[in-house]
Amino acid sequence: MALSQSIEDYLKSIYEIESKHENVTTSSLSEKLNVAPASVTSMIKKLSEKKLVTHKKYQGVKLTNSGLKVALEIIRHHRLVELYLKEALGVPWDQVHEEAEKWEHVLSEDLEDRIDEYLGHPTSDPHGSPIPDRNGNMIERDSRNLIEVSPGAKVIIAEVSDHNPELLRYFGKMGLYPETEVKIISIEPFQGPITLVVKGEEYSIGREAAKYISVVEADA
Amino acid sequence: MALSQSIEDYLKSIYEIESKHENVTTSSLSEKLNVAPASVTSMIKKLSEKKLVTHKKYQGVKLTNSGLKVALEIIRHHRLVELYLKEALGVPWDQVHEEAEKWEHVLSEDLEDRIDEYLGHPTSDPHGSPIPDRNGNMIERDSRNLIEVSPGAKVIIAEVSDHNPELLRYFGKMGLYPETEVKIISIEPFQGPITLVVKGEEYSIGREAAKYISVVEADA
DNA sequence: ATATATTTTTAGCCGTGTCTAAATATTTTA
DNA sequence: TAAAATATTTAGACACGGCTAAAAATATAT
Ligand SMILES: [Mn+2]
Ligand SMILES: [Mn+2]
Ligand SMILES: [Mn+2]
Ligand SMILES: [Mn+2]
Repeated sequence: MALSQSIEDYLKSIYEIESKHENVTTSSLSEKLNVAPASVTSMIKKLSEKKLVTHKKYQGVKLTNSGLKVALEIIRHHRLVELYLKEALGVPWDQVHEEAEKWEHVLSEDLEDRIDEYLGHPTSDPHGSPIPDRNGNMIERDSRNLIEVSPGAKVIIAEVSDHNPELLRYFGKMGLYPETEVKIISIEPFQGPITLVVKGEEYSIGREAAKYISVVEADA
Repeated sequence: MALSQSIEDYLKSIYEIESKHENVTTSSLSEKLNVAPASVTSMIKKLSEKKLVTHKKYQGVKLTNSGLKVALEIIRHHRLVELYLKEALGVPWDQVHEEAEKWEHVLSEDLEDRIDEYLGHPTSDPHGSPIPDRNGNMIERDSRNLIEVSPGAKVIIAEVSDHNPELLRYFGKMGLYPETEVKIISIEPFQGPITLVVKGEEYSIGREAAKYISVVEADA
């Protein structure tokens, strides 16, 4: 009763949309997965029959417990693989996501355990995303978007979006990695740039880029 | 123009049958791939259209240069991954094949290079099979089957079949690994057992098992 | 050489996951 | 609150890679 790669990808996407506290609509999935809305509808029907999601027509879907379990399993694979590729084989952080997209579906439980062991049971991936443990538990942090921080504050980068390699290389050049402390100097109005200091260097970055960084309070 | 996993598997199987100097028939592929003969015929048609094999009706298939290139590419992936899993993650040699069957299809060229580098450009996998280099070249050894060796001779294990985990564990218990020297004591007639000495220990193994071991001459 | 057995191909079907176009439901706007 | 815009579902098609059953070609045996 193994699930197809397609089903796994849908469940993962549903989880990711849910965790942004957004309603999981046909169109949001259509956009995220790059498939036509009609295709999403037919897949939703299948997921619903398999009791992986609940669905009220025209109302969007929600993961069931069983669907959530699968989603977290795949996300665990994805994030473990990302970190493993970086640590063990030196794959740059802007490339690990693409590799993990493929590997996450073919990782055996045994290999998952070996990788987890090798990495010392890590709790976050190269982009700062939490890695669920085998039971699906992960560390929740109280993070907010970089653009919501008050000028003058010191914060620590919690997580950056892993989907755009070019953006990641841009962040990398400035040292904007998870766990790095940054001081916000100013946030210009009218969608203006954010000026910040990273490791003694000052940078100005646009709102578009900053949106993809989330932060937590700096250690006391 | 990426090829499907199915196509890759067919090409790999065709290569493997060809390299046993056997005609690649519909039924041999059917058996190897565990699909109905009719399915093989329809896939052969597709491979033929894509110029990956040549086919004369009722006569079997042969890889074209382009088909051979793909087959060797996948076999390189498979064998590199097998060795990598053993070396880097300690996966036992009876389990690496199954993992590699899945990973071989999702390995990027970049990762292939990194793994190759990590392993120091290896030339054979954990079962003794040669690993093609990036150009498809590999070291050919003049090996023969263990059951063809004359009693009294010392030989070195070249290669063991990687398809049966149980068999591999059985071999492993006796230390029958590639590059190991064995001395053949006797080969009983009427499909009788082969008695041999491995690292000072004497064992008797059946013909069925011995068939899956190939050997080369011991170093002078 | 002919009958029989085996192998291969053809024909037709099915499940999966996608698509486009059209119908229908919901949401927004006026 | 009715019309317009948008979102979702339905209908019907298609490529892929399987399947079974039947037909045709090849190989084997008498
Ligand atoms: Mn797992
Ligand atoms: Mn990631
Ligand atoms: Mn193998
Ligand atoms: Mn390759």
